[in-house]
Amino acid sequence: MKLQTNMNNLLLANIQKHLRLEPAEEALIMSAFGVKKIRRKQFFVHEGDVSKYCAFVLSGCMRTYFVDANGFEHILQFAIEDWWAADMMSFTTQQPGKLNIDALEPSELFILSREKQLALFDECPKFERYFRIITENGLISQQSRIIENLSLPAIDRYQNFVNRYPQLVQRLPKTLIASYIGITPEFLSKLRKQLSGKF
Amino acid sequence: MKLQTNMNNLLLANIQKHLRLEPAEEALIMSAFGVKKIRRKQFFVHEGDVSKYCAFVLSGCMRTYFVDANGFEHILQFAIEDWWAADMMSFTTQQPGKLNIDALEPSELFILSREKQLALFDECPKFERYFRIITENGLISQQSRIIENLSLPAIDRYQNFVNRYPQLVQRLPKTLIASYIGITPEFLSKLRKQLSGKF
DNA sequence: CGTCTATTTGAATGTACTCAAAAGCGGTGG
DNA sequence: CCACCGCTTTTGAGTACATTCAAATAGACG
Repeated sequence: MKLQTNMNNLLLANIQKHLRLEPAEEALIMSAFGVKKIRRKQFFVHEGDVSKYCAFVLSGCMRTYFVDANGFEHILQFAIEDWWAADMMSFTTQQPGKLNIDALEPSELFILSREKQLALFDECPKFERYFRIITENGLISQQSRIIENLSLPAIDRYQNFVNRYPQLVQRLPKTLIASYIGITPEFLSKLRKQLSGKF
Repeated sequence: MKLQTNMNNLLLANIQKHLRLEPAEEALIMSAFGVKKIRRKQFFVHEGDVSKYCAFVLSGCMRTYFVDANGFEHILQFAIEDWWAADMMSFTTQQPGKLNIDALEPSELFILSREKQLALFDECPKFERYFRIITENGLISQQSRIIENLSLPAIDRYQNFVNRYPQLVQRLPKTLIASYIGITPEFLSKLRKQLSGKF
């Protein structure tokens, strides 16, 4: 099966937001990826396993989460089309991970093994640059999230989420958003009532 | 003033934990850095400013924090010797930042401008690889912190902090540790009492 | 229409915060 | 060596934010 190698290709388009690629580089990069279709509720990564692959989401929606000692799920990240999803710890160290990644909607992924990723870093410095940049951006957004969690009450965290990811608010059940911002679904419901009250 | 270029150099030693450098590369890298001494309580980065520099700590201890709307400080990171300190958002985007970085102890820094960093990425791919790797590691540790904040009560977060950074617990006032784990100093004091109670 | 899941409601509880004040601790000067 | 100052840590009472648990209600889908 031949992969797209032009600008219809969401991944190459994403990379070219950050730097310019030669056609040969595009082909080299794409040859390292595989395609994976995944049904709703299916797992891409299971806790305890070593994450052999990271994934770039072409369509659908994936969710990365942690299950705590009491069985509660805490969502670390949603990934819709044009986003990356991975258990970074397990993927970079190739140690067993603590995170789960599953599909909230039927999804289509470009997947890349750690092995091929490292080879590609050697063969194509621009690809390593791309990862340096998206990792920087990821770090920055995680830092904002830590700051928000430390400094804002739940109601403000919810409003920020709504402002930042309006698409997700429509698309996802509220209970998942509650899990992302770190509160119970019941409490989120109460907050939403408050908000609707003071139009 | 000539900089050290051998393994007595903490920065080069740090880089060589991740990859091997040629002598020429070592010299090239070191030539991009400046040295800065900073007194206790002095600022390295002020909120509202553009972070021209990031810093590698040679000695002392720096603290990166955010001041919220009510004037409370929330510590994002401590950086002792052999750690990096930066307002990543401001440094990478060269936009005004929201973070402050000051010295908790008199400190000595290697500083690197964004300009020289980007030039060095072009001239020396290994240096970009080094940053790709430490950024990956940074991202991973921020993710663990988010998960902890979402899933653990304050007392467990404190115990994890003590286990993970025993040096810092001795070295820093408890009130700063409270700020890092996201609680008030008064409440931390109560938790510590609990812990000492059940020897 | 019935079933499954998501959302809302309410009462009781717990975790962490606020504010005020006291106690401890380290350094400095007399 | 003691007294005092500034800063950190502790204590306690009252309060607020968020959770738990149980149950009712609403929505989506076959």
